[in-house]
Amino acid sequence: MTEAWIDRFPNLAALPAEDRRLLSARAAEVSLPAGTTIFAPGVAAESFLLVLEGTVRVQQVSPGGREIVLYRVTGGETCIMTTACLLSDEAYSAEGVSETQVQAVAIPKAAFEEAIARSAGFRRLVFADYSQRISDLMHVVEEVAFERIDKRLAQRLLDRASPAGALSATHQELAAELGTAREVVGRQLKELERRGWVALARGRIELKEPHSLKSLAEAD
Amino acid sequence: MTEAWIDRFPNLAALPAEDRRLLSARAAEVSLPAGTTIFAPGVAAESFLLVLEGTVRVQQVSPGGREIVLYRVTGGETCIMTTACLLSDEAYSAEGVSETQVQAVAIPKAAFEEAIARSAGFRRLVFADYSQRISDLMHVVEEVAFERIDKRLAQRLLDRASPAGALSATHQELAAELGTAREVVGRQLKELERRGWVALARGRIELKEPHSLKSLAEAD
DNA sequence: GGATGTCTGTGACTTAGTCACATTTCCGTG
DNA sequence: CACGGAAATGTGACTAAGTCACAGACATCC
Repeated sequence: MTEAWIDRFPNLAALPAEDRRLLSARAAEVSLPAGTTIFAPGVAAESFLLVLEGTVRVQQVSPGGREIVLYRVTGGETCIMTTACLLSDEAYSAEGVSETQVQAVAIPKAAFEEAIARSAGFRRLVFADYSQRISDLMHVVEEVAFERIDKRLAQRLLDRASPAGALSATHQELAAELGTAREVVGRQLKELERRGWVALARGRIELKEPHSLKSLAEAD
Repeated sequence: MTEAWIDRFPNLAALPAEDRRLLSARAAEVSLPAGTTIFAPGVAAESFLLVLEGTVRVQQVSPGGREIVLYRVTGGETCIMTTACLLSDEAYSAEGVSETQVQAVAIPKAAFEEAIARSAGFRRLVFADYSQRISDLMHVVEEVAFERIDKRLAQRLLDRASPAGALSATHQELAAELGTAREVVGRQLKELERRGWVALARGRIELKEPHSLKSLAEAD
């Protein structure tokens, strides 16, 4: 394949030509439809994955069927769950699902290890991603342990809304984002609607007063 | 300093003599008293830290003053928070405190990066630790989001009890472990005492029926 | 237009967290 | 030994969040 994708990543674009060749020579570009399960508990990954386009949602599923979104991997980021599976034999209880069509670059384990060994820039890329994910996970812990559900919901609504100020999501989906129950999301949304801050329709939410939501989301 | 500490870590003991010399030549053994704050938000680390003896508690503190323990670093493990600070410039909101006297090896940033570049064994050590911590953090998320507080408390009591089946801890300390409030811990402990599963004294808890606690901790 | 599946609404209830104090226990000092 | 203060624990009343068991409401596909 070509080296074109390398230029999309600042850390990689700066690599010496030799390292860039090493990577591109053995990488395979893959395309996944939306809704594909990319990894799941019990299924070991066999390639390092670099997302070019689209987003992958990484979430945890409880025995009781509840879910919580841990973080999302978007263009230019790597999937550390697969990385971690490659580097240690740690088995994770999270699963990764493509939310959109995803274009990604898969690098086989051997080439990945060689790149790690030889390229400082590649190491930076991988380590930066690990750090980012640890930061993401700590943020989730902080939210779940310490923040009120109305505040968290307001934050998600703002995060996930289109520029026009609306989003398509069911209460169930929002509950899975936050790691709570559908009924709780329903009641919180209704309270927001009562205040005139949102307008609700089946599978759709319009933000009427984003600045009010923002101040709720940023309250102490 | 000598290379003696290297033998304590399987991944390092297996290194070629050359790599071992690289590490030991530039490492400094440090000793920290119990209760030392090793890192905290806003304080950047300047050395890679490898714990030889003792434990470091890594916890998150909420604006409202509540705390939750994320994980502990014990002998043979590295402190990825300092690692992450060295490798990317991510600032974390967690803090690390020595729970006991801690013997550790500090490796300056430059030597650390050289070791990462040159030694596959050292890379394995560092990556394995990252993976372990991500696994720890995901476990915390799972517990906080999905598990009942009585179950989590029972688990902690078992984890932290001495072989003789007792532990020294205040309700406040246990609450900080779990990320909940002192009163909640007090009430839960009293319920356990009512059932005859524990005996309570000021700053001390004896486990009277560890198998009952265990079945509570392992309940669905 | 009815059947079907998804989505949403609701009330009653349990569990967890908050707040504002009251008590108890420990321990050093006069 | 009595006293005083700090730390630890106890308590009740309240609010927030999650659970359970349903009942409707809406979409769409024959």
